[in-house]
Amino acid sequence: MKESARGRAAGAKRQRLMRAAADVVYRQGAERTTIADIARVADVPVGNVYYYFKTKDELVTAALSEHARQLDLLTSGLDRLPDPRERLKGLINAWVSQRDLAARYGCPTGTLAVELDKRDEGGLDVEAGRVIRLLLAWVERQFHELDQPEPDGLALTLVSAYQGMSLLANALRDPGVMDREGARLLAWLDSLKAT
Amino acid sequence: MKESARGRAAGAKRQRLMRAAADVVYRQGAERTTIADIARVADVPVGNVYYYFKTKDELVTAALSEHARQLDLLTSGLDRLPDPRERLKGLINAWVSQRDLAARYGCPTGTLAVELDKRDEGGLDVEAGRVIRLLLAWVERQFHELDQPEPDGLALTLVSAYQGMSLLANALRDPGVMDREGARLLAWLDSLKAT
DNA sequence: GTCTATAGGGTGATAGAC
DNA sequence: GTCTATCACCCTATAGAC
Repeated sequence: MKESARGRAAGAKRQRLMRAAADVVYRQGAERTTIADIARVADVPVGNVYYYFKTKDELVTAALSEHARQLDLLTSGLDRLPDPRERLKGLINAWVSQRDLAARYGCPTGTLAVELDKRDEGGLDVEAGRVIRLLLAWVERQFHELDQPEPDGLALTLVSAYQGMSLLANALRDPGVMDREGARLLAWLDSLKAT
Repeated sequence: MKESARGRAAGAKRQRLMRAAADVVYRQGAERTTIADIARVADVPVGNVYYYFKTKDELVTAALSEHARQLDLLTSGLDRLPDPRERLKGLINAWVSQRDLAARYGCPTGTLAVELDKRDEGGLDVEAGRVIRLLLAWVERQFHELDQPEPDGLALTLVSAYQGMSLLANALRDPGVMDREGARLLAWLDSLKAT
């Protein structure tokens, strides 16, 4: 039980570090975040971090998969709704409900992707793109079930709108942007004719 | 002539530093960019930079106003077109024509705003927001001239769409996103009924 | 497994010669 | 006004005690 814990539950400390990394990196950005910052929030001694993650980049990767996990949690819940259109509306409502966080820090995945895309080493940028692709794929599936033509194009438009409104809400420090654009997206969904 | 040069032309070296800052910060991000990086591109000795800019933050501010200048150049050109709708289409076409840069580095102002918004000191985040507000104001003016109801909401939607498509093109490393979403925006503009 | 101490490298900024 | 040399600091990562 002692040694199998690592593989299964990934260890309590390791998990605390992952969550702290996701949280602190989201608020401060990857570059400004130090190992010490994450260690403090996770309540783990600084030097001990390297027992669980060999490099800082591994911690950023961990933060990214933590966000992927959150996304999976959200979409799994929405999948219980019978109507694809209602699932998409649920997604939009979830975004709008995060308006205050978005106005202060933007979209967790989007802002991290922006930052990591400015590197040319390490390939962490690809990881960030992967999480966004997960979201795109789920959205596309809903449009497909709605028998919409070009579900991939519609998914691109919807996710793009989300990233845009998050960025503007953040840059203008105005949560109201999320409300206004969210409402517009809901109306847009309703305007798509059923088949 | 020797001493007045500083005030008028702002000095050749100072200008080279501003442009280098805008360029390097756009590609590497503000945090990863060192004074030495900028100095090298501007062809100015490292220690000499501090004669023109007392801190690194002042250089980032300079980069921001350089972007504001570029924006002003673009909109001033478009203002020569007689029809507001054509001006907006010109703006969108300008965005699409930058698709390869967008796919690699995103929108210059947007990505910088995302990064600076993760700070809580210095107030540089407000500066970044200001440049975006300039763009919003110009777009809103066009919708107003088109006698559209709620020109501010339409401006928010258009700029938001631009930021979103730039971010996705960047995260997916796919310039095609700019083409697809750009075409959609052009069609959307045409669908707005005249008055 | 856990933690402390510290090495090693790089960055922003300054002092002062020219 | 221009530039070189250098300081002081902070951060990642490691070595090794417990």
